[in-house]
Amino acid sequence: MILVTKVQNGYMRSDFPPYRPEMQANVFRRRCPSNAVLDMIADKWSAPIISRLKNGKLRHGELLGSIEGLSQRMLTQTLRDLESNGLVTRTVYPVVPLHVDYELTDLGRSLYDKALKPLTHWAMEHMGDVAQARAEFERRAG
Amino acid sequence: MILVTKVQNGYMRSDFPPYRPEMQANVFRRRCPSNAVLDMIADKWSAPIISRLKNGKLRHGELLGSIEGLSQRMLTQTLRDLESNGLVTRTVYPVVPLHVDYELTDLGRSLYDKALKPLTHWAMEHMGDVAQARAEFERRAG
DNA sequence: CTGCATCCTCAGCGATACTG
DNA sequence: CAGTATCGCTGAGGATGCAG
Repeated sequence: MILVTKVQNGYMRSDFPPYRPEMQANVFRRRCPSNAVLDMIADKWSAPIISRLKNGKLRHGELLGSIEGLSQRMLTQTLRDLESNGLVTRTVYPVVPLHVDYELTDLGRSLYDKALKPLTHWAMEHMGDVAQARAEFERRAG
Repeated sequence: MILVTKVQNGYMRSDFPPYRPEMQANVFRRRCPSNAVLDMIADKWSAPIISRLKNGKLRHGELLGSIEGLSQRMLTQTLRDLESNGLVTRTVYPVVPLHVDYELTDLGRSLYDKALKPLTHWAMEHMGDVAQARAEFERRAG
């Protein structure tokens, strides 16, 4: 069973496998847990949004303004996606004008601390090496 | 300057920012190091391939056979990409029939240990929570 | 302020066939 | 065995406009 939800223009990235223990057996199959997690945060905007939320709740507009290049369409879509995966909560204050804010769940914070932060950390440390490798490769291969 | 290399049908994912220290200042800009690293491994096949290579060198065919759904076209392309980022080395033995194998560089191994492994680990631990959240969300929102 | 709907473009990638 | 070239589909995602 694959949950696919038609949303807006396309589909939510909902090709999430039901969790079964035997999936741990072979990480080289597509749809293994690690790939599922990558799919969850590897789209264009999830990581920045999660990072941005790590210090507390933010409103739609605050997120939109603080991540360059992010369109409002993709913000909403990504937030829904994160919400559906239990990483973010959405709270609506029924006032006028409308006030909505988003906050990491414990699960979301855990994902940030255990997975995203290490990755960011590695990035900080090794971007130089990567850039150098790229330049080197470029030089050799044209 | 953005390095974009025309390759085969499309482009290598080479929109890599030259490394500059000030990029560390704001992780919410696109093209910050962490996003660059995500871009590096977040495509469909990089992570599985890196995982597969963590135990030592493998031949093209071995990789192809051991990752389900991976086409030979994408394997070559992804390997070139990884190679250009300094994560993988490609060694050609000029024999007949041709023999080529791929191996993680120190940088690649470091990426695996410091970034990919923690992520996989988190995935193993929390896939259940995510699946549950998904089901819950599905139930509420349809 | 928040966010859904529509239109449109272009990159990712699979299938297939061909070379050294 | 390893890799390249071509074709075509599909879906991510930007722009814009409307609604509660």
